[in-house]
Amino acid sequence: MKPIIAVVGPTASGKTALAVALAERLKTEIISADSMQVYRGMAIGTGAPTPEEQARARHHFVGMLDPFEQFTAGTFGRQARVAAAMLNASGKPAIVAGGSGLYVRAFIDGLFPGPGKDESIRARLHAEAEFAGAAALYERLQAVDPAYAEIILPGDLRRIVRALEVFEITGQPFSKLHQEHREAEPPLDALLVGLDWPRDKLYARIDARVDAMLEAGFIDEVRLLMEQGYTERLMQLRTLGYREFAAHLLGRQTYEEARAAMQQNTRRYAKRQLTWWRGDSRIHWLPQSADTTPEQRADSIVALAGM
RNA sequence: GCCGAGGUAGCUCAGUUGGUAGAGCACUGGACUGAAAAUCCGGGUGUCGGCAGUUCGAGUCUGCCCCUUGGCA
Repeated sequence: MKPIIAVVGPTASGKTALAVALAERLKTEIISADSMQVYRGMAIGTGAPTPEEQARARHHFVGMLDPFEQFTAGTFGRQARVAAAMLNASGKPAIVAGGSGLYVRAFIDGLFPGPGKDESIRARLHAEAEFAGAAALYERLQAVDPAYAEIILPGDLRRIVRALEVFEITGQPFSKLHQEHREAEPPLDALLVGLDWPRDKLYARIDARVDAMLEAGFIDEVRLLMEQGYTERLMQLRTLGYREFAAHLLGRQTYEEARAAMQQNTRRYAKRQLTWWRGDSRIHWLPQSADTTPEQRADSIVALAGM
């Protein structure tokens, strides 16, 4: 029996409903690996588990932070491992469900024990990039960590800054720390299950889910966040849906434009999620269709896990 | 009905003096270890409305037809 069952898949693939059904069967709790559902006041637009779903199974890492607070994959990975260990200690498996690939990886594989982010270093490096161009920073990365420079692309400023930040703090190349961690620390023992929909069915589910969010009062949710002063935060996060409807509420686009953009950007996000997981050979992909229920899916996974 | 404008990629359009077509968006493939619903990179997918004519060669010139659209009736 596996101590961890991780349910992954693109947005709108039914991870939450499946996780709840699984948790009920196994009498355990759910660890949400979702970088946006951790925030309060964003339940509708992030498709967070409903109060009813949370009553059926306890969810960790949902609605626990103010949108102004910073959260990172590293923090999540550490805290989630603690939560899973506590469940395992009382004889329960941990159900992990989430769409944030990096969060799932931080949990299962762990991140190297290097430094977290340093806002002042990042601000300085971004200012440098503004002044001298991203290419100048990329050249510096080539000098201090040629192996990593080879992996990322010269235009990927975010990763260039991160790697230089790690080098400044530790004096070690990013790729070396990464490599050492992989060799030193094995991944957690987990059953990885992927929800696999035909592309057209998945896109139809995404479009329908956006409309369901709008009917559930998504615009009011965005308006309330803006009234509370989170406008820039929402725009800075560029969070799916919130960005589009914040722009709508600011008069920059019509309702229909915002709705269409939210659906399109969500479809693109789903595509990126699929790319992330397609390369992971540990995942058992379960073909999905509309005529199976979350309960039936949960039963087949319980069987797969040998529990 | 008459006059004008236009039919080229899924959409909006570009296309010199005739040399079998290309931009943006859409779509799609990929990368990715502390901002990750973020960030970055690659890929042109086509009866050029139809049929004939001129020509070595037609998206391009000519004729007829079909369709869309604006104006006048």
